[in-house]
Amino acid sequence: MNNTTLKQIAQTLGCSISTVSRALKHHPDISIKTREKIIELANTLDYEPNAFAVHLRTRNSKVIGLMVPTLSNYFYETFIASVEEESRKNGYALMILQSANDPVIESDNLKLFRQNRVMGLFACISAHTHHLDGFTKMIEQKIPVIFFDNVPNELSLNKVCLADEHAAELAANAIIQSKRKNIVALFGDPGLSITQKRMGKLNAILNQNKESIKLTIVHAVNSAEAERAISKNLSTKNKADLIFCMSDELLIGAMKAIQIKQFSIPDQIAVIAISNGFVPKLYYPEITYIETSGYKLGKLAFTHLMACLAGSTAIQELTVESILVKGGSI
Amino acid sequence: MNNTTLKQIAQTLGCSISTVSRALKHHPDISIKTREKIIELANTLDYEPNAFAVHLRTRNSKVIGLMVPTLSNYFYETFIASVEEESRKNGYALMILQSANDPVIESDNLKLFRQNRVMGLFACISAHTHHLDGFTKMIEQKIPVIFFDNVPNELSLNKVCLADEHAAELAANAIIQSKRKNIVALFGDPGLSITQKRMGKLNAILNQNKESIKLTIVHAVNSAEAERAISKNLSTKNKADLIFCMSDELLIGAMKAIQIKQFSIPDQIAVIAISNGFVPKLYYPEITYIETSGYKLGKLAFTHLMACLAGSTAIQELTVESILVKGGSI
DNA sequence: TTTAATAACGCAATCGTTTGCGAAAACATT
DNA sequence: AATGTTTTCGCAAACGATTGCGTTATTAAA
Repeated sequence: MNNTTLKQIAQTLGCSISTVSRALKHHPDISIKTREKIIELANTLDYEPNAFAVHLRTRNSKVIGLMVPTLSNYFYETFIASVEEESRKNGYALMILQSANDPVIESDNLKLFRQNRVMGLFACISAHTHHLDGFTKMIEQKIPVIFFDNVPNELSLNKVCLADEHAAELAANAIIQSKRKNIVALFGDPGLSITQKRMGKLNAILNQNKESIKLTIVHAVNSAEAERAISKNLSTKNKADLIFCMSDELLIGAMKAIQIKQFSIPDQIAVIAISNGFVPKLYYPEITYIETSGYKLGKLAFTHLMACLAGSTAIQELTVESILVKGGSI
Repeated sequence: MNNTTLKQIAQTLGCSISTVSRALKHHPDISIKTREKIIELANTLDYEPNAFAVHLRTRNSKVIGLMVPTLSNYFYETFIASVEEESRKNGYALMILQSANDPVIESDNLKLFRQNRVMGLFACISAHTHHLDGFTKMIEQKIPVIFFDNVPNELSLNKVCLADEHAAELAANAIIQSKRKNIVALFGDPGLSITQKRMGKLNAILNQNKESIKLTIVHAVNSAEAERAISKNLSTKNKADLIFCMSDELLIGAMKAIQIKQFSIPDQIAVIAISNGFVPKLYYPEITYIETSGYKLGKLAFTHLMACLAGSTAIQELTVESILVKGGSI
């Protein structure tokens, strides 16, 4: 690798390492003359500080960890893209690991994060994570952990979430406005916090509605299951006239079933989803959806982490508001 | 942070740091008795080696860099997911940066990679990268760079690519078999190596075809442009009867136009694309596509990098084969 | 009993920086 | 001229691990 070091610069210039170090960061103790000499040589030699040495000495790794169940997911990608952008701007490096929804891999990953002395961590826990030992251990070691999207139920943790209840509320209102009465609502894994929150709110609002709405709740953990469920429903005589999907993945499955049955949207069946915005725009008419921006969530999460690193100890649960994006599907 | 160190273990046990260090890695010089004592204490103290200290001393960072134009892209996602998987299995950490297709950010990123002493780099260059100085500097410093997907034209670089020509050939053959005669082919930025390769081959095969195929080539750099182009074409009286898209992004635009015009697939118009496989399966009928697996490409790239790190100096340009995945769109 | 061999461990240098503190040199003040 | 200030720099100790080599015990061989 043959990287130039402070020592080399010092030797060729006949001064001390500390002088070189200080000169390169414009320390007032160093005279302008020597400073310029040093900087010039450093430039021609392509000097790059060895991050490991710096971090070892300063105990400031400038590395942030990020863990998601999987990287192949449009929502996480936008979240990560957003966080990466901010990290780079602020001089942090991102270390990204995926848990594959496996608690074992998850805790292995936490060990890797600790070994690499990350200064903070963004974590979206897997659907099957029940004990948070690894996470709490980090928090005890003063490494702030910002949970995002699917977060633990435990109190007194830093969380940034989509405004799940609010999103469900927007969806519910749109459903009520549509006057449709036979609703099928697709939800994901019942163990997920986002499932619980979204389902609870939607259920509450639609059930308290004076007019008689028939709400059927179906759980599906992937597109295929969603497709099967909707396909089955659409074959019955008492079929739904509106389908709600709590996520893009379920929307994909539902749309597949609808397309195969050749039902026209929104005449024969209306569709509304909670989504990141990519999938709904693929169809025509575009699907009406409640936007849940991974991008905004990423910005929020980063700001929150920076605050923690700056010393803020207030535990907070923050949310980004949702908005209704009208398509033509309802 | 309060992390336990070798020194702390050594002091509480009354032995030397080197003994602790050796015991923890089962060095034969250390007796079994002391070794076990040390390992036990290390476990109860949650000892984790400080990666920075280790890397500084061993000059082996165990960090791999990865740069893509953007993270919000299904193809890159699968590539990254694949590389991350292998990295983790092999004890490497991944440092991921996006260039936003901006050569300036690109070279800033390279500096970050150098500062963090990455041992190797996966890079998909931006569409506007013309001088490779930063990259060649790394290569000179014995840091292997594996270019992937959109790669420089320069020879003697390590590259892993989709079998672009082969993919185009498969598409061309499928087009010929379809008997359609009025083809519109959508291609991306003419500056991209993948555009050139795919276009060249498709053009060559279709033009040498004895039967008279009318091939219209259109460049579009995003979905919106693709939609506009196809929409315009479908409004003419001499409209296309088959549309080829070289990427998912263009496919999305084309499909939007087709859906809006309410043309039925494949009766009124056939569609075929080169794709990673996610988007084509959203529609019904599913779009026939030539699969370009980011996942496989990632595996190949990783293997290639490992070979380079192991000392292989052979410059290679590797490709992953494509396959035709039949949908109902042609 | 002496010598040689081996097992088990510690010393100390090293990786490349950062930084508190002291020292010499230059300058300013009486 | 003597003293006090500043400016400008170097020394040396960290940060936490690795490792060649030397040093003791311990055991085996002669």
